[in-house]
Amino acid sequence: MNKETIKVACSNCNLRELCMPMGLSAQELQRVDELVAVRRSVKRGTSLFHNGEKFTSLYAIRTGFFKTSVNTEDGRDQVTGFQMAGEIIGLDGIVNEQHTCDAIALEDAEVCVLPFDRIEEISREVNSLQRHVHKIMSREIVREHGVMLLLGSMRAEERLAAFLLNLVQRLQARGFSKSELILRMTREEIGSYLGMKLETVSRTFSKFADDGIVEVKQRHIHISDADALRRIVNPQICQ
Amino acid sequence: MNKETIKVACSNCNLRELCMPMGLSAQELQRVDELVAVRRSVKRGTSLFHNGEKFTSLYAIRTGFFKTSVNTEDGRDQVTGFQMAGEIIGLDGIVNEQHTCDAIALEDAEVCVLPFDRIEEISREVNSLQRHVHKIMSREIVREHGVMLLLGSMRAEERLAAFLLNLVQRLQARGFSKSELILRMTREEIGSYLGMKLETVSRTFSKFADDGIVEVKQRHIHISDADALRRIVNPQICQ
DNA sequence: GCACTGCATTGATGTGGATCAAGCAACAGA
DNA sequence: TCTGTTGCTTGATCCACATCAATGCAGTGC
Repeated sequence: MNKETIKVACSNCNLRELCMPMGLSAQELQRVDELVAVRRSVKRGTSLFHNGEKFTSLYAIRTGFFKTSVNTEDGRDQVTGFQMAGEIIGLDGIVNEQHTCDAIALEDAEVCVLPFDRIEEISREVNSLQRHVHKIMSREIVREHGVMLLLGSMRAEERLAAFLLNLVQRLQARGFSKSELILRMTREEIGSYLGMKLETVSRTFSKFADDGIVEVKQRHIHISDADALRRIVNPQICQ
Repeated sequence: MNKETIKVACSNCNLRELCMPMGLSAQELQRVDELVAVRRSVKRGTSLFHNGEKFTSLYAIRTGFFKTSVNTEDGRDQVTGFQMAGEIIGLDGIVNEQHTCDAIALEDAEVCVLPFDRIEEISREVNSLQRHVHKIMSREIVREHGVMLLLGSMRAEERLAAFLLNLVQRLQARGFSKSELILRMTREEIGSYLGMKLETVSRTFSKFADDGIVEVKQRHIHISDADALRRIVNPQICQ
């Protein structure tokens, strides 16, 4: 809950191309710089926001890694996503002006706080920001369609393969290796996201390792055969 | 694909309170009336839009009932939602300017076509419309969180119970009975949405009927004991 | 060094729902 | 009225994954 008050600007942020629209004029960029109120650092294991909390802002992740999860009154828990640098979280809170899920940092993290009324105000003036906000929300809807497909119609191996491919693809877009990754979440959290038990996650990792598709050392994953993963997800297409 | 060119106005539409923001001034209402380009009627079994089609507009359902579904190249298919009068569909298309799912009418339907650039233009001027658009998208994100919870952590009976409760609740909000409903979709479509096979859907209906919770005659459903359904969804809470 | 804790792996066994298969009800068209 | 078609129900069997349980291993604090 540590709030820092470093005043910062998007205009010279190296993650700008992930968070912000492209091709802004100097004048527009100046307006957009007013979006970020402050930065806030979130320690590993603590929450950025939680279910029931009043919604005021969206958050752009600068560093670190989050999970979001919904939980029912009767103790069920479902991880709805894992978010990394450059991604926006908090969209769930807009509709009822309060958050409906928890966002927990899986490693020490830093976020830019974007007060939502300021987003609305500036996006009335800067058309490309308006369009950008709409796209971010639409992208989240489409992502969730993909998760529904995964949960509704894939088997355990397909789910884990799709999960790994999605993770490395996003990491690669951020300049990391396309074959090497460190999982920031536990087997149980992966299982919750993928609708399977932690034992099944572990067994499936072991199966992939036996088949020479990945090397697994705890949370260190090396993907030796990405095509094999693609074939698992898409049996027909990739022969 | 029958396009009609009846010019219509939101201001005297009886579904306004479902589609549109509340508390508009006369002047704002006039602006909002410009949102609807035309109405379009969609015959049962035909598509309003389909995967890959260029995105231009959102659609407000006036009458009828739709399903949306995503499909992979290798023939998998997942129903992502069922939509009824007053609901907005097409949000998936914004991010890449093309639709990523199919919308199929499950009965003869009529929709209002809302060109998206016009939505953006008017929502720059009418703040409550801007806020409304954001809320609609956020609501869809939250709904999908609920579906993920259902698909990831509920068992067959819980899924069907949650599905029925959700349907009647939405129908009731539209002035229909809270205990009587006619399903517009097949067992297979319900199964696809809920991540189970049509036989399991059928068996679960039969189980509910045996337990005296519902009466089932094909697609005619009478809910005799809604509390029992709630207990099934929420074992802990409802004793 | 050792004890403790949290996470991961692996084996044995159980089960919810899938699959396979048959028959039946509703409906549209001739 | 008959007849083909589509969707629904129900039974028998199977299997993917859950569950239960034990062990291992890395990190942390004493």
